[in-house]
Amino acid sequence: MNFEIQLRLWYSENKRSLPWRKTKNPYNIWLSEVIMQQTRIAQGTKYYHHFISTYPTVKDLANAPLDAVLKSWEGLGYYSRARNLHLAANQIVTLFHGNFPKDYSTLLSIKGIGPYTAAAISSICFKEEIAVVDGNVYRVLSRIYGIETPINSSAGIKQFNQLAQKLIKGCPLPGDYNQAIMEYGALHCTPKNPKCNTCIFSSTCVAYNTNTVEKLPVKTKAKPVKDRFLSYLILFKDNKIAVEKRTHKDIWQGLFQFPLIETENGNATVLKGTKMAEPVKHLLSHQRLHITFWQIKHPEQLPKTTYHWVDVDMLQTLAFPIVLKRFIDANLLHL
DNA sequence: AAACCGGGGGC
DNA sequence: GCCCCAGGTTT
Repeated sequence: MNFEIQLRLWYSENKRSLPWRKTKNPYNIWLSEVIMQQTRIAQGTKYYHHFISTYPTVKDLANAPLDAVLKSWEGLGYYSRARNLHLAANQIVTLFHGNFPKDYSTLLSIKGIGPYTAAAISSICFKEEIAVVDGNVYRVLSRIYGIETPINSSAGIKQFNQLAQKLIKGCPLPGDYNQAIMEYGALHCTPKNPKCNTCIFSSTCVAYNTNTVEKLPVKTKAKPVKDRFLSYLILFKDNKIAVEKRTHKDIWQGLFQFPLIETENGNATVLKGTKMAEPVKHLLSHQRLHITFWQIKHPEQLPKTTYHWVDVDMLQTLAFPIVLKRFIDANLLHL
């Protein structure tokens, strides 16, 4: 029995019941795929439900204000996904009359839809024979075929895509196969402690038979994270609080924050204020943020004056980075 | 080709 | 502390 059929058979007996598996509506599938990019199912599922109920159609999403979409996305991370989601919804409404394109290459032209998501939508919703290559697929294929090419190198990306495309060729249900190989990676051929003793491919798996399962897939090291020191100014005037929107190309673009002073070493000695709460260390995948909060008594020393003054109650309707949302919930809601 | 972009969870 | 998670865009 060939690889593709074995996987689909396993999938039919072992797949999880996930909300987006109850439909082939491309809008639902698209939402689920974008939400789940670099995100665990357990974290993303509640966002999927929220988006489907808040924006039932692509037109609803397109017509919503970007700030509302970002608020819906609050806490999920990689906020460019939310900005692109909103952009894409408008693209689909204006360029395609609200109907999703059916083919891989047209899907690729939409903002935020890359090779993975285009393959997922076209195969699941429209039975196109395009293989998905996500983190699960890299892991499963690298082990079964014993491929040591780094998965985050150009050569590796090309090699795994070619292999995956060869394996899906002739598959009658490419959407099921794509989900099957990902599911196998998620449930069986896991990063740590894979279930090799009960694996349906153990007799032919190169990694298993050469005792290299734990070494695969190969991934070249990321560069070390950078430290950043952020001092947020908590400033009241007439019972309102100052906020600003992050607009530059940096982390958290489009989200709100309090007036910010960033320094090289954390010594924001220009501040004349009272430190609120203890310093917070907030970890991103590529940055280590050291955050302090200062209640400012004398606003005349502010670095600039283009802030928005909002009621404290208003804070809950704006999208903040999760570390600031936590500060708000803990310190500002009961004033 | 490499850098950049979040937050959470497993081990 | 390190790695990974239904990746994509920009430089």
